Amino acid sequence: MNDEQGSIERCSSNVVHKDVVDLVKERMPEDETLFDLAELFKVFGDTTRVKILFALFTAEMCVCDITALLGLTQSAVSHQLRVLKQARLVKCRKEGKMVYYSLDDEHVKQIFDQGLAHISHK
Amino acid sequence: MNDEQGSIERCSSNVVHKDVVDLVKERMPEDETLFDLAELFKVFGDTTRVKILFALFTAEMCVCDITALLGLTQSAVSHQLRVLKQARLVKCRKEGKMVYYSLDDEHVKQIFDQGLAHISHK
DNA sequence: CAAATATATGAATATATGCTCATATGTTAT
DNA sequence: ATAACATATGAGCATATATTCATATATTTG
Repeated sequence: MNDEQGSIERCSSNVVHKDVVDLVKERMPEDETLFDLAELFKVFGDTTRVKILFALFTAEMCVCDITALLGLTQSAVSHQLRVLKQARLVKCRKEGKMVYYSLDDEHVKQIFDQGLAHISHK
Repeated sequence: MNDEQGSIERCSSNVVHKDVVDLVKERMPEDETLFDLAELFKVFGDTTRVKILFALFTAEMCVCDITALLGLTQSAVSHQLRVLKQARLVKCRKEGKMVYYSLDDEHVKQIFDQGLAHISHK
C-alpha cells in the first residue's frame, strides 16, 4: 500500500519483496506442468527403476533377464516396468512368451548424465 | 553350460540371454552411484520442491517470500528447503532475521529442461 | 530486558509407494 | 487338451514422506 523502494517489513504469509514475488510468479510454468515434471522425476527417484533404465542404455532386455540382473522378484520387476512404461520411458515388444523392453526416450540419458555430474561432487 | 549361440530357454530367475546380462552388468555403475542418483531424483520428485527450484531460477528469495508464493505453511517451506539444501541444490545466506535462498547447482536447469522436453509429449 | 518477527525443528498424522504373495493371462510344446 | 513357462496384476503390508502443529532459536526494536 505504501513503501515503494525498499520494502523490508512484514512477513507471516505477507510478502516482503513484492516485486520479486511478482516477477517469479510471472515466470513460473503452469501448475500442471510443474506437477507433471515432479511426477516424471518421481519415476527416476527409485533405485530399481534407475537400474532398469541404466541396463536398457546398453541393451534391450526381456523381463527374465532384468529379473536375474537385479536379483529381485519377477513380480517386482514387472510392476516397475509398468511404471516406466506409463511414464513413456520404456517400450516393449512381444516375441513368443517373452517381452523385450527397451528405452523409449532420448532425454533420459542426458538427464542421468547431468544427475551424475551433480553427484560426483560439485 | 552349453548352447553357445542362441540361448532361448529357461527363465525363473535363470538368465535367458547370458551374454546380454553379462555385458549390461559390466557397464552398470556402482550400486552406490545408482542409489545416490535415485536419491537426487527423489528430491526433484515433489511439486513443492520443483516449484521452489523454479522460483530460484528467477531470483534469490527469502523464506517468507517463498511461503507467500507457494501458499503453504512457513514450516512446510522450511522443511523442504532443508531437503534441497542437504542435496546441495540450494544455498542460503543470512541477512538479519531473514534467510535468503538461491540455487547452488548448474545442472538443475538442464535437468529440468530435459524433463520438460520429455513431458511436452515425445 | 521484553516484544515482535523470521526461520528452524521435532512429533504426529495421513498418504504414497515398493515389495511380496497369490493368481491370472497368454504362449509354446507335447 | 494339458503341462510348462514368461509375464502381468490385484491385494496386503511395511516403510517412506509431505504437511501441520507446537515450539525453539535467533535477530531486531522499543
